[in-house]
Amino acid sequence: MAGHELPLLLLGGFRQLIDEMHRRLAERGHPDLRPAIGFAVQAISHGATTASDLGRATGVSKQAASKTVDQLLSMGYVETVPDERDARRKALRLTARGVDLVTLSGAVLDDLRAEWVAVAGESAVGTLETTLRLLAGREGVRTDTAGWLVAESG
Amino acid sequence: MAGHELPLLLLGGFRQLIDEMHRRLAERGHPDLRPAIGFAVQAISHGATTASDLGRATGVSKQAASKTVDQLLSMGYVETVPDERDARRKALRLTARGVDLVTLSGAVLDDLRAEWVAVAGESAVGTLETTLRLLAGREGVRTDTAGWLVAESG
DNA sequence: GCAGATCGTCAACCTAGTTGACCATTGAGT
DNA sequence: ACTCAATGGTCAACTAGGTTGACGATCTGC
Repeated sequence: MAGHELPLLLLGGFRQLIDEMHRRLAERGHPDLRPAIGFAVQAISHGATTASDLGRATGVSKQAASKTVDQLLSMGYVETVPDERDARRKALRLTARGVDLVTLSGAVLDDLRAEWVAVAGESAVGTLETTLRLLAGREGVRTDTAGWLVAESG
Repeated sequence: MAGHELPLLLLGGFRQLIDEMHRRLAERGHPDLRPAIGFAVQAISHGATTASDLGRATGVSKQAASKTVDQLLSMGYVETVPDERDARRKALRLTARGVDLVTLSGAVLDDLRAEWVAVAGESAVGTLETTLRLLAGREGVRTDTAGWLVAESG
C-alpha cells in the first residue's frame, strides 16, 4: 500500500465526521458552528477557565483565544464571572446552552461511531482507534489546528 | 469506546504524518512548505493544468487557486507555458524542482507508513486503511482543507 | 515592599480564503 | 458570419483567524 494515501484517508475520515456532526448539530439548534468553536467549548468544559488558559489548551496565543471567547460570548455558549480571588481574571463558565452543545456533541459522535461500527464492524473500528492511539496519541492530541494548517509546521 | 475520541485521533494521526513529512522535506531541500502547497503540487502532478483547474481540484475559487499558483511560481515549483490552442489559458507545468518535491514526498510518506507498520504491525495499518477507505473514501477525498477548517462546513 | 510573572486588551499586521466585476477569448448554434 | 453564453485570468474589496509587541492592572515570592 502506498504511503501517500494515509494522510488523505485520515483527513477524509476526520472531515466526514466533523461535517456530519455539524450537520446534525445544526438540526438540533446549534447552527453556525465551526471546528474552532467546538474545540474551544470542549476545552472549557474540560477545565480551561480563562482566555489565557484556553489559549494554552488549544495552542494559540491568548489574544487569539480572547477573540474566540468574544464569539462564544456573543453566541451564548459561555459567560464570564469575575474571579473574587484574582481581579485580573475573567473566569469562563459554560451557559446552559454551552452545556447542551457539549452534551449533544458527545451523543452525536457516539452515534457516528456506532454507524461506523455498523458499516465496518466493531473490530475494525476498534483496531483503528487502538492503532491511532498508539501512533498518534504519543504526546497527546493538540487541537490548535485551524492555525496549524495555515501556518508553517514544525 | 466513546465516539468523541475518533475525530481527535484521526486529526492527530494526520497532523503527525504531515508534520513529520514537512520536517523531513525541509531537511532535503524543501523548507517553508505548507499543506496547501503540497496539495497543490500534487494536484498539478495529477493533471490539473490551469489555475482554474487547480481551484476545482482543491475545492477553492479560481482566484484563491491563482494566488497559490503565484506562490508556486515564486518558489520555483511550477512554471507556466502559454497554451497555443487557447490564448486564455496559462498552462501549468511542474519544474524539475516540482517533480523532485512530488517524488520525495511520496518516498517520505512510504517511509512513514513503514515506520507505522514497524510500530503497530502491517495488519493494523492495513485495517486502518481499509476501514477508512470504506468509511471516508466514499465520495473521494477532497483537499480543500485549509479553508474548510475555518469556514462553515456543510 | 518590590520585582517579576500573569491576565486582559489594544493596535498593527499577515495569510488564505471569499464574492463581485471585468476583459479577452473560445466555441456552439443559428 | 455573428451573436452569445461559458471560460480563463485578474483586480479590488472584504472576511476570518491567526501573529507579535506593548501596555496597565493585579498578584505572588522573596
